[in-house]
Amino acid sequence: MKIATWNINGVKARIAQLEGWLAAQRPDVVCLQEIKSVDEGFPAAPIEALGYNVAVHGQKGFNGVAILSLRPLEDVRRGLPGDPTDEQARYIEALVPAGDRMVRVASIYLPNGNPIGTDKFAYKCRWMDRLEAHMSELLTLEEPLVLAGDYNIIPEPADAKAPQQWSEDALFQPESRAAWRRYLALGMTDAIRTCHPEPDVYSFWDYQAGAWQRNNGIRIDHLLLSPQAADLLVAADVDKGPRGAEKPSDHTPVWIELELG
DNA sequence: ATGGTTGAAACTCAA
Repeated sequence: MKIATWNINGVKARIAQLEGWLAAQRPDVVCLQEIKSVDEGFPAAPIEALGYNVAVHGQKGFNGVAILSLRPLEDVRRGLPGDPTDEQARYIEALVPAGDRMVRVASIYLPNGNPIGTDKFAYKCRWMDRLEAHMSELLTLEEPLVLAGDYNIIPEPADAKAPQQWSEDALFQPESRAAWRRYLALGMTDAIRTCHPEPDVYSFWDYQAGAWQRNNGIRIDHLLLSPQAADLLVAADVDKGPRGAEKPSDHTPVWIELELG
């Protein structure tokens, strides 16, 4: 079973690339972030025509997440628990049947948090705490669980071509990196790093200053696995193809393969 | 040296 995550940076601007990529790769489940669309504006028809079920948690103008699945989506939950006043669409979760088992999948768009020292960074910190609390809850279920998305966290210096460039950035602050370590301490596995200990594994390249051409990337799109999911992990990788295409998102898909019917 | 780009929406913000 192949599960992918892709910050698509506007689903309406990227629908042709998304269709082509779905048709070529046929992932069982796809977690999208930054769809920048309300639910009614999401281009579900061409995606459903490829055999995918669609669950959307959208918002006008920015943010927005979705899950696409070749299998049914059950028990869909929209919004990260822990703050009923939070209006930003950054979390959607669903149960997906996999043979005689189930896997729970979430599409996560963790706040960017820039610039540091503002309420945006404070919001990021609160959101990271809420995610940890929800992760703790989900882990008590002791089921295969995949929390996939744009975490807006550079976990280690090795996850950036030029880490010094990010020293004042919210993505590489001690608070962000500490939250990441807490997620791992709860028992979650970083799927990409587990399969790829080598340097220069990135998922995002800025549009500006020729970042893609210089491979000046960062690794911020992650799939965190519960122990029950990690036991099923057979492969994980970054698909750099879409980032090199015409009119790309600034992120490229990352994916895992689980040994699941 | 403080540039450079993109999407959504609207006379600018978020990334």
